[in-house]
Formats: sequence, structure tokens, C-alpha cells
Amino acid sequence: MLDNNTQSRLLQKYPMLRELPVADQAELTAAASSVQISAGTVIFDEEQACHGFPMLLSGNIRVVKTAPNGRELQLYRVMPGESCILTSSCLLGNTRYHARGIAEQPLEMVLLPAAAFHALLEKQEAFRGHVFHLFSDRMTDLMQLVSAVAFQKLDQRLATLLVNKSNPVHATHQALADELGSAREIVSRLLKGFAEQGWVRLGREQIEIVDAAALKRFSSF
Amino acid sequence: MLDNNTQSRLLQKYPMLRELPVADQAELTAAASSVQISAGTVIFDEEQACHGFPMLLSGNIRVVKTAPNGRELQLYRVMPGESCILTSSCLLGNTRYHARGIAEQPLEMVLLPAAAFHALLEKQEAFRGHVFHLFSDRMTDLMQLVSAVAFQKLDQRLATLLVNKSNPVHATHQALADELGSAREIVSRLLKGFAEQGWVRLGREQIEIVDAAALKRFSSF
DNA sequence: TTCAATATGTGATTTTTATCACAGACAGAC
DNA sequence: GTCTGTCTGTGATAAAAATCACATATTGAA
Repeated sequence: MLDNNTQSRLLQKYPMLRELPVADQAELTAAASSVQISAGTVIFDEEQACHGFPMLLSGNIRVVKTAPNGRELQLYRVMPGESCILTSSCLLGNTRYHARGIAEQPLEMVLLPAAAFHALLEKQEAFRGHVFHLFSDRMTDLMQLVSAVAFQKLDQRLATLLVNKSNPVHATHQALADELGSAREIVSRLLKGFAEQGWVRLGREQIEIVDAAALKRFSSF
Repeated sequence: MLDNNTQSRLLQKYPMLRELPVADQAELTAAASSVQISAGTVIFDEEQACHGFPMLLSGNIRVVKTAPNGRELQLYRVMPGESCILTSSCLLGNTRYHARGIAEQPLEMVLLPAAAFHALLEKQEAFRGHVFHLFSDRMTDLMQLVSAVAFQKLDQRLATLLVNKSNPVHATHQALADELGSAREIVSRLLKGFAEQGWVRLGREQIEIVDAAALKRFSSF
């Protein structure tokens, strides 16, 4: 059951919910629950059953694949207003999760139970359209990721990663390595190379992009 | 417009269509068209718009990502009775394809136009369930693929590939390399290694698996 | 049978990425 | 200001994959 404040913030982040008939909005409000999670918490993990559909109000979720040796690869991030393709997939197919979801920052979200999710999906064109559209977007990202991992060298992938972040990039080398599925030392060395080219300036937990154009050129071959 | 024979074969491969009301079945039959495609034909390609939802009667589709240098990586295969997650994604999000689909064998399929696909999806619980369930299955495969490409060594991936094929495996080394996203020579050498272990026996376009258990053991670490 | 096309084997080398092992640098807590 | 934990730099190696360059089958067709 959501309080009024949460409900209005939910509608703000997920405006398509406004298109639902009032009765359905009420149903959703009644069924859903509000959840606060602290940064770093594992929200779901591999092999775990899926209990509901998350809608983020603030913070974000990093969805990652983990290797036995501790290596990590980020599949995508879920931001407020978006939805999680893995959760959708689990709910639709009634399967378990195939990756780990971690709260990157302190997280506020509304959790819609599986039953309510299915009901809305069945009844409401607007909700369905929303979920599917995001589904499709994420699929695009995943295809991109597969391509990158299979065919691109790490330096190109790192360059792409940097130009897609806001300047200056605030992250440790380890964090970047975890996004790319590689090791910290490699990232450090590649960054050093970029710095020598004059493309970036390095600082502690910070990478200032000096020549975004060059980086972009390099990243796309 | 499908003829009676095609229609009955379609119902045989996609039995859930029987659950549609007769009127909807008729609508589907009227809107859909039957297509024959010869082996090796590119059915859809990257950046191409998506015109309809394929339902296979015979043959299968290899869905692959291609690299600029000619390297190839197989994402999945679509078999009769299944559906293509990429096409679903394109139709749902109204985006373009992000991979290439190739007829691996001579192909017979029924093509459902986008409008009819959307209509069925909206109206028919059974159809929706079918599409989404396969969607979910394929997502599982894709997650598995991402993991494998990012974290596993090629020898393990090759072993996995072999044990998942019917014995004896009938394929060229190049074809195996294309499934794995690697190069022919590497596959040849790895196979030689497997042969030296006594796990397989090699012949032209044929790999006989002698010790599936050992291969499996090796593939899962 | 001979030829051409395709498939495979393999050495040599390079590139790329990973691993190991530390040293130094920096920031915040106390 | 000192200490401690986290971050970063870097050399030395090793391992994995890719690339190049051919030699050698094998098959089917002319």
C-alpha cells in the first residue's frame, strides 16, 4: 500500500501510469509496496526467484554478471522511469534471475507484486506498451554489449564507456574494469595511454575528458 | 492468405494458435503469407526494418552478429515452433534489427504482418503468453552467451558447443568458429587437443564425440 | 582422371589480455 | 600530523587468441 506522496512521485517518474483507469491505479496503489534500500545491497541474484516488478523513484540498479573468479561484467543500469528487462523476463517466463542486481546508490522503489504485474499487463494497453518498449530498448543495449565483448578490443570499449559518461568521470579504475568485465591493471594502463595521447587527464577517482572527439573517433575505430 | 495445407501445418507446429477463437484464426490466415526461402539467404539484417513475425514450418534461422572484419558470432537459432526474440523486440519497440538472420537450411515459414502481430498480442492471452514465454527462454540463452563470451575460455566454450550438438557433429571448423565468434585455426587446434585427449575423433566435416562425459566435465570447469 | 574448390594441419609470430607482486600516493579519521 | 585503508602506477611474466603463410588433404565435377 503506497502513501499519497509515494504515489505522486511514482506517477511523476512513470507518467504512463496516469493513463490507467482510476480503478486500476487504486488497485496498483493497494498492491504495491514502497521499499528503501541502502547503497551496495544486492537486490536480486542469480538463481533467485523473482517476486515483483520494480519501479525506481531514486537511485539506480546495476545489473551484472559475475564470474566464479570474482570478475564482473555490467549488463546495464536501471534508472528511475525505466524498467528491468531481466525482471520482466523472469515474470513473463516464470523463471529465475540470470544475473545480479545491486543498488548503486541509496534506492527508493515501488515493488509491484507478480500477480499485479500480470494483471496490469493483461488489461492495460498503456502499461504493456511501456514495458515492451523498454524491453526493446534494453534488448538493443544487450545486442550492443554482446558485439562489443565479442569483437572489440578493450581500449575501444573503455573509450566508449568514458565518452558515454558525464565529464569529468567520477569512478575508480576498478569500477570501470567491473563495467567492462576486465581487470583493474589493464584499465589503469589503457587510461595512461589515453592520457599520453592527451585525450584525458587523470586524477584520483576522476578522469577528465579533454578531447572527447578523439576518444569517440578512436572508439568507433 | 494461407492455403489449407499450410494452415494445418502451422497449427501443428504452433499448437497454441488452436486456442484462438475461430474468427481470429481466420483473420490470421487471411493476413499471413507463406514464404519459401533457400538455404543461405539473409532473411533480415542489421539496421533493417522489421516487417513481420515469422513462424517456422521447416528449416531454421541462424541469428548472428557480424563484425566489420568478417568475424561472426551466433546469438541463437530459431527452430520450428519457436519465435525470434529479436523480431519480437523490433515489433514491440518499432525499432530496427540489431543482428542478421540467415536461413541455415531451406526454409518454409509463415509471415505474420506487424499489424496482425500487434492485434493478436493485444487481444489474445494465449498468443501473448506464447510469445513472452519464448522471449524469456531466449533471454536466458542470451545471458548465458554474454557470460560465456566474457568469462570463459574458448576451449571450454567449444567443448560446450560440441556436447550440445548431436553426435557425430557434422560441421566445418569454420562453422564452429562462426558460432563461437572466433577464428578457424583456433578451433582446429583446440579440436586437435581434444582428439589427443581421446575425447573426439576428427574427420572431414565431422567430429565424433567419443567421451562426452569428459568433454562435459571439461566444459563446466 | 584431372582440376578446382573446399577443408584441414601447422609453424612462426604478434597482439592482447591476464596475473602477480609490489611501491608509492592520497584522503579522511583520529 | 600520523596512520590506515583505498587507489593508482608499473615491471615482469604468462597465457590466450589472433594473424600470417603455407602445405596438405579430400571431394565432386568437368
